[in-house]
Amino acid sequence: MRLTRYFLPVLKENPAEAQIVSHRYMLRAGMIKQQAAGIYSWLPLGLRVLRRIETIVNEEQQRAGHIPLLMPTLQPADLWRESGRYDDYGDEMLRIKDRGGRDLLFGPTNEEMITDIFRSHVTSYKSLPLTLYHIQWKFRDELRPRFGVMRGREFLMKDGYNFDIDKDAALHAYNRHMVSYLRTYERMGLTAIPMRAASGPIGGDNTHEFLVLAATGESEVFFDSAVTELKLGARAVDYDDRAAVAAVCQEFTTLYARTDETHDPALFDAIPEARRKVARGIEVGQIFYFGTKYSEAMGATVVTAEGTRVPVEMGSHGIGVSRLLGAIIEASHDDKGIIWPEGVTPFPVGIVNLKQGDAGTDAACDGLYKALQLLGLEALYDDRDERAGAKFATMDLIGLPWRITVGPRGLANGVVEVTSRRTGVSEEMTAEAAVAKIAAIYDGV
RNA sequence: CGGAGCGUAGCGCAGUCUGGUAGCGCACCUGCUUCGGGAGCAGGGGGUCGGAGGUUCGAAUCCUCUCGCUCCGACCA
Repeated sequence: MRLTRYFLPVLKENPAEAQIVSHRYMLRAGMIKQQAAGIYSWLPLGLRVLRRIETIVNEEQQRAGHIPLLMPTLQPADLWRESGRYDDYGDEMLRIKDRGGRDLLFGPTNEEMITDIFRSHVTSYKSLPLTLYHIQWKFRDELRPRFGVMRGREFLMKDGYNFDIDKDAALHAYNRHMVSYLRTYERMGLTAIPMRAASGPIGGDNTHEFLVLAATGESEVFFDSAVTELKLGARAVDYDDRAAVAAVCQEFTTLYARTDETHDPALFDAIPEARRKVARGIEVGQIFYFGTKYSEAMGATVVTAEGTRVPVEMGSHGIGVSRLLGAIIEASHDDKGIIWPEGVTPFPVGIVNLKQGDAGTDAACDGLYKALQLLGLEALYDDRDERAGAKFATMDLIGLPWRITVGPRGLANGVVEVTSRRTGVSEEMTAEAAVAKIAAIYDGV
């Protein structure tokens, strides 16, 4: 993408309403525009990152055997009356009437609707296990939206629901989600720690939240610092192997890690003092096992091998997709701007032409751009007639992890410069070598 | 929902106390010079001050109502 043909409304100054760094940088980098309290338009750069995150979530869910579908944003109230939550949910639920006076609501979550789909079509244990998910906009009419996309009223969430024949199978689904989530967050360059949590209005006993450590996090967290060293890495986990999946969960949940909701000072004090950490965290996901709460209320049953009819065992699992943008920025930035991890960056690399209009640099930039494009890497080429400083400042702000700088001085020696946004380290090399280096970095990302 | 604050040009702000018909920086447009870390000079365009009502000869400024936004708290992916 050539910057002169793109839509990237960057701001030089900090918008007054933005209090935390991710909100400030998302506004300044032209990623979002607020339309109302807690409601945002996603501008082209923000949308690219959002789609990258969605892609990773989709890939990891499908790798775990979970099946995508798409449910509507508007739901009939009657489904929620069946579960009893129409009255329980309170003012956070946005309620709407259609022209016929029928009660609708903008879905804050989808347990009722997915259960309705399930009971309409599944009647036998032979159809199980089944896990369905979607990535869809939710609306929760928060008392106090804040921090940009971190606590919006409208937000994009991946929510998944497992249906299993018995509790053991449902707990395997729970564990499978935990492992898939660990992999998902790692691909985004995040360390998200599963922590024992309280269940809230969804209900159920087994639940973990995934927390990204950040000073601006909304939750106070208590943990053994050794948990931050745990990495799933590239290891292969067979999602159908209950023992193998459970072993990974065991590894990641044995060390003490809890939010303030479930914090136990006695257990905490048993950790060696040097490893005892109190910090703040951003919740980027949560998994629940809740058994037959919804299936019983809504008559979602299956016939077993023995011919009896039993309510199906369920759980639900969520990832805050739009919130992740904020969480990633909180975890990865400096005083110049965002530093995107390669996994979610809106463009893999930026090209800065230091002397726009110079035949040599223009040709070299065009060549780099096309060579990268042939390898499936779409660079953001800053072809504006701006001075070097302005171009560097823009690139630093929007946070592309790699930058290729092309100037007459380097070209005279046959080289361009490749710079890491994270480390600031620059290396000079030929244009061909620069393309090869970028391609190697993104191989497999 | 309790407490606090703010709405003046695309963005950041001054002007409001002490009414006299709107200003600065950035951005934008034109020209010249500049050109490896947000350039300089000159010229130019853009707002009737969130909205409604009131007081007054006169309201961004005073009064009333209203809408919106932000922050702290309680609640939350």
